Amino acid sequence: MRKAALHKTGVPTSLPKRSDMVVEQIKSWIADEGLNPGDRLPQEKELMHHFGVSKGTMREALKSLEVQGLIRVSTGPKGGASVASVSLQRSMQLLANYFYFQDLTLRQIYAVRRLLEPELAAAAAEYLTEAELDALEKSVTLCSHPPTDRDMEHRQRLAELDFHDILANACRNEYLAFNCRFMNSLLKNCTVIKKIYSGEAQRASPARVRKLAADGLRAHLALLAAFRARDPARVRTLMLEHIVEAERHMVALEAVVVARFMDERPARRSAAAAE
Amino acid sequence: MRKAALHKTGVPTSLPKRSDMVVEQIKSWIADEGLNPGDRLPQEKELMHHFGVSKGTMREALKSLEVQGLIRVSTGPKGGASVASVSLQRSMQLLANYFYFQDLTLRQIYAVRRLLEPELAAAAAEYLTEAELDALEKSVTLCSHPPTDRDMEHRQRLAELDFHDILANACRNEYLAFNCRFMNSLLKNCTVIKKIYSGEAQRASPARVRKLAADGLRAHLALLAAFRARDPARVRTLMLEHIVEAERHMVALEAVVVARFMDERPARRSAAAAE
DNA sequence: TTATCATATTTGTTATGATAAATATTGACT
DNA sequence: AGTCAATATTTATCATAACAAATATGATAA
Repeated sequence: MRKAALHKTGVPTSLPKRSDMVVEQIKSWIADEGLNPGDRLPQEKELMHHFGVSKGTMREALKSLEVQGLIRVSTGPKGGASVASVSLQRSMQLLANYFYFQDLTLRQIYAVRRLLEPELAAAAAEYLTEAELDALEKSVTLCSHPPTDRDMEHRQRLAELDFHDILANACRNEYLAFNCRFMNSLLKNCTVIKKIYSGEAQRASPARVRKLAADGLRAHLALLAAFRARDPARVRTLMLEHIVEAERHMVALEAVVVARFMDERPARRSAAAAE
Repeated sequence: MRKAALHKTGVPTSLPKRSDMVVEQIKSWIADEGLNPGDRLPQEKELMHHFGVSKGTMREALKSLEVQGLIRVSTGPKGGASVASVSLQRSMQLLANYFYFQDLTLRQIYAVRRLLEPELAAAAAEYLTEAELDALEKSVTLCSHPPTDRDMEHRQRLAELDFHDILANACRNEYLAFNCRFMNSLLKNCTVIKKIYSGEAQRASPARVRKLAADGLRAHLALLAAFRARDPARVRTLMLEHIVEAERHMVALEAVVVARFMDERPARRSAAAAE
């Protein structure tokens, strides 16, 4: 049924798979029609008929679109495929796959973080709502008590990163925000943080772990004050110092990072992190 | 066969689909066994048997992994699924899907580009090989002749972005490099560049288009000299000026950007762009 | 030796039909 | 009016069978 490919030439000239062609057609259909999230696509049976493909092929195509986050499919009456806006979680997970084989180091991530996070914070200073300021304060409060066990220690490290996620939520530049959120997510999944959870970090270098926490707390308190004062310049300075300091501690604790695929589900979040 | 979900609660508690569970199992299998790109997975039939799923479900699972870029599947003897390192192109395309619904503006992208690209260039200055310097020069040469038609004009704009891609190739920080490459790719697909191809930009604002090209050429020439001199500080300064200037011209030409999905295949590249 | 062809293997696609699970709707009952 | 249960709809999965297409390998011929 499918047209034969030219072999002989070294270049792989094989036709794309049928399901992939259907995927591309549906994608351009979504783009051309300007469909919005929530808009429904025809149901499976109609799609099969429309593209002249079998059930299996159609299901593969829908699966592809689902993995890409472009559609959701649901069962039941009024069910079927509907356009979805690609979720943040999904995008971050797919992107994390890329870096799985790249052996990123903390230094490399922080080289970018040092550049972006101060700018994000300065931008957020302008737009933070009272609710978000309160959320920041909650994160700080959670970190202000000495941890009673490893699990609490771990939750405090994650809450620290939630602090930064809140800033991203307040930032109006979605592109900048995404980049910062993604780095937070990388750090939440990095080996240093996991070692804190397993207790390995405390055993290896308890003083360093304490200092990481103490310095982080101090920096976040100072930042919170600057946010309340709506002082972008000061925020920028404080954040840069904070990041540089955090990098020093983290690098000291562990140089290699991202040794696992990112979890499908979002990492456990403290109560302070509002979406 | 599948366990019933608790309905009643508002939260969707439905079990993940069978194919998705298989996907997760294979992913952790890859991670746990430390499989490397090229390593082969069992073939379809064995996998079906191993996970106790039907052909359709197994194919959906493999499709998912294929879309994520984690495996390649091939037909024929010795065929089947093998681990793949997620390709740059694939990651960028998946990430671009996320921004499709976000209505990014050139300003937002350039706010990040202004921060990262000078750092990338400074880092590249240290590592650029002779071959890469020559490639940079080729890109500059291509842009140094006045364009004879719209197609050439368009190719020149793309070659300008190839210049930046080459810098990313030379940079040892894969994380920084990816971010810069992705922005280049966003810009290659943005409406301003496409309007140049369609001739719309020239009709609307021919002087601005000419100035964009002339300023870009001048900046790249200066940068090339600084690269040859291995002068990171000067490179950083020049690049910042270049980006700020480019942003001014681009924003003037068009405020809204990224109105289409990114192409499946890499954008047409000039000869100067070596991978 | 090199080029070409035949073959076996494995995925890709089609086809069909049946059962299970999720869910919106409807209607009965309180 | 509101709660609950039956129902209908639609996807999710399973099972099976057959043919098409791609490709590595080995055999054959120039």
